[in-house]
Amino acid sequence: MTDVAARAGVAASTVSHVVNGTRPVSTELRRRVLEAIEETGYLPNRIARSLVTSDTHLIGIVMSALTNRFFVAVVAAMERAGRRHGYSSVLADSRDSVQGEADAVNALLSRRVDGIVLAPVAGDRKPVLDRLLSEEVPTVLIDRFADSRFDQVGVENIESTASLVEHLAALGHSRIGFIGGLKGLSTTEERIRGYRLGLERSGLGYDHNLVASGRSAAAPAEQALGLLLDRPAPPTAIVSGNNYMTIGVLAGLRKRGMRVPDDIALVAYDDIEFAEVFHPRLTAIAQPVLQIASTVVNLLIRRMTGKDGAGPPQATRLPGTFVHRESCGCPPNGSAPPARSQPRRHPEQPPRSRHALVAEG
Amino acid sequence: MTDVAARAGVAASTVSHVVNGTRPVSTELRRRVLEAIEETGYLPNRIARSLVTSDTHLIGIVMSALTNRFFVAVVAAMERAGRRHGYSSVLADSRDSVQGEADAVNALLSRRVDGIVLAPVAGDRKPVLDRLLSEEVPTVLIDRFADSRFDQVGVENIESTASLVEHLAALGHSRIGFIGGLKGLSTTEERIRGYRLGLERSGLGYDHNLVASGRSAAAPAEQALGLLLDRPAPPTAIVSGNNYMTIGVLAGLRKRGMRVPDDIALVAYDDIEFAEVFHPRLTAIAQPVLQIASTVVNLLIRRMTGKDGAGPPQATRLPGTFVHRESCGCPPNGSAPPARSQPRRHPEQPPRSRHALVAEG
DNA sequence: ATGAAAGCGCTAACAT
DNA sequence: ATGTTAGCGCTTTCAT
Repeated sequence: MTDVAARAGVAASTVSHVVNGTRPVSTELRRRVLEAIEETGYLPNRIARSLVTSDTHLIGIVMSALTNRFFVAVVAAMERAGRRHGYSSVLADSRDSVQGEADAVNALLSRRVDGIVLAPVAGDRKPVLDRLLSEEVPTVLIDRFADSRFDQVGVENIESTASLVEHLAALGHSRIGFIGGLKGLSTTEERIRGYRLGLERSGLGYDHNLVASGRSAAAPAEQALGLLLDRPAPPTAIVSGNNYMTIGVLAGLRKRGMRVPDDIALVAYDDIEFAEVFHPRLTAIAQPVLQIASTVVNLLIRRMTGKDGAGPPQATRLPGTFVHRESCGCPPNGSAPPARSQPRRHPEQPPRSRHALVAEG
Repeated sequence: MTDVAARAGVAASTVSHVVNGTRPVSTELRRRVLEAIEETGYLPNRIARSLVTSDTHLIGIVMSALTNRFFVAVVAAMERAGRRHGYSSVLADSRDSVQGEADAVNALLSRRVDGIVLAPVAGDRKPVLDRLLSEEVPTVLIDRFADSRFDQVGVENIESTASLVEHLAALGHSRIGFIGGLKGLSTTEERIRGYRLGLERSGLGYDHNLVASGRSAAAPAEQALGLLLDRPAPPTAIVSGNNYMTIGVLAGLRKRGMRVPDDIALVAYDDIEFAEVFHPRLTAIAQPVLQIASTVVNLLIRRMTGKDGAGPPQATRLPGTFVHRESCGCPPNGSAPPARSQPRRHPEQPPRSRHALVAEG
């Protein structure tokens, strides 16, 4: 920058002002400065800038597992939304442990990120959250609702899970099994509540023999499925609690030679990227990934810039979409499922591409 | 930091030295400093640190599409590998355009990242690459080989694609179709060369009527498939050039009511996360994601730290893994495919989990 | 409209 | 073994 100033024959502060447009500069000087910048290939040093302005235009993203499609989609969407506003994204994997989460947060804090997006791990997250609060760095919690002192954004779980159950019940199923997620996650608990709600609304009783924990992962879900199927009165339909568990369920059913939906019906929470090519195609609740991402980023930016800023923390639950296909037992172009609180759409009217199926591998 | 120094009754430089262990400090003073740090909850400001040391311990990652499973897996693995060495990762999506790539690189440069990992877009990347070179920031190119002035890491494409073709040929197929990727990507070109090599080795001639471009995405791949199937002499087996195109092929086959592998055999480049639950399960080349990631990070760190540093740029091509399942037409526990240059393994001996199927959605 | 100078929070000589 | 001091490359008063 000193170099540029010298070449243009102006003071450093003038260079700064033409770069940032922070005060009027005569056309002549501006021209000379711009020229000098061009010649030298000068690129402002944001580190130095940050030191004085004490903002970094950095958003820290702490996720438990970047291998998870849902989180990845959210990260990708946030990165884009953020960059439109001049923010870059720093990634930190919490490795699904309380310690890893604390490390990740500290790393971000010491880099002085302007804001943090955090998908809290299961476990005692109080210390980290307290820390975040005392450091006063704007933070929004994503996916899992963990602490009402923070802004939180996630999918609406109860009604949508209920709608899955009600759909199966309307199809005549009375023994509907449920494969739930990891204990201690709000998503898990809410989806179970949705399951019970759906049963209730359908006039069906709750039977704990029809519920097992798939611990949010494929392999345990496969085991959980085995448990349910080996009951004296096994379920005739299954509700899977998330994308990975659906994989486990599918694998388990295949090994047992059971066909969906002839031998057993299957519906799931989370749409799967490849759901369209499964045979039969999966009836599922799709999460509003893009909306979650943009809600998070907008909220965060409001908090960071202080504009409209304060206000009490808010929890936003975005509705999922009931994607009606055939794994529930309905015919390929069958009638719409029994209407209820969920917005419905049939895949024949192509989805506003939730997954951009593009590019190279 | 001044606060900490005051509380501990020492000079700021002493605080710095206990924090960084950069010079011996008496146990007494160290104790007092540590105590003061504890009391104040002091967190070193890496921004200020970076300004003087002129390193940020930041790695910039420029990817064309974070929605792509393969890239995501690599990013996740790099993030972990990097953080083990004290580096954080800044993400930048090039939005698959030359302009987007340039913007992304500039953003990273202006943040003074210590190194960059770049998956070059298709198109004229020369300007960006020249820029990178002149800025002298250590850079490694990933996946697509674009410029030999840089370190490059990717999968070996030719031999592995050839092995796919040879396998089909050995099964008796003589009309083997190929759905290729986007023009201008080295992966696309190499896989086509592999296809031709496989044909040649199998004593089969090249017929351009059996080759079509799926432009690296699902929808165009589905069209490309249609093209091939409508030929007077359609292929009896298909080789798909990447994961997304496989989705398109699968979708296309389903719409035509063609069954794999009875009506047509299918093998693919890129293993798919859910390949195990497809019916039939997909025979594919799996990319060595973890190895690619750790190779990239190690290389980058060597260049950044200057240790062992200089040396000419090197191109590393890591071998893929032939994952033999049933979509090729082999029986579920069939014999191994005809051996050739590729390492083989049968899924029955469980893979060193390429995809951690864990966590929550 | 422009320049001079102070200072952001650190590290690294340079002293002692 | 510890303290003092001079910057790192910017932004931002405060003068002019």
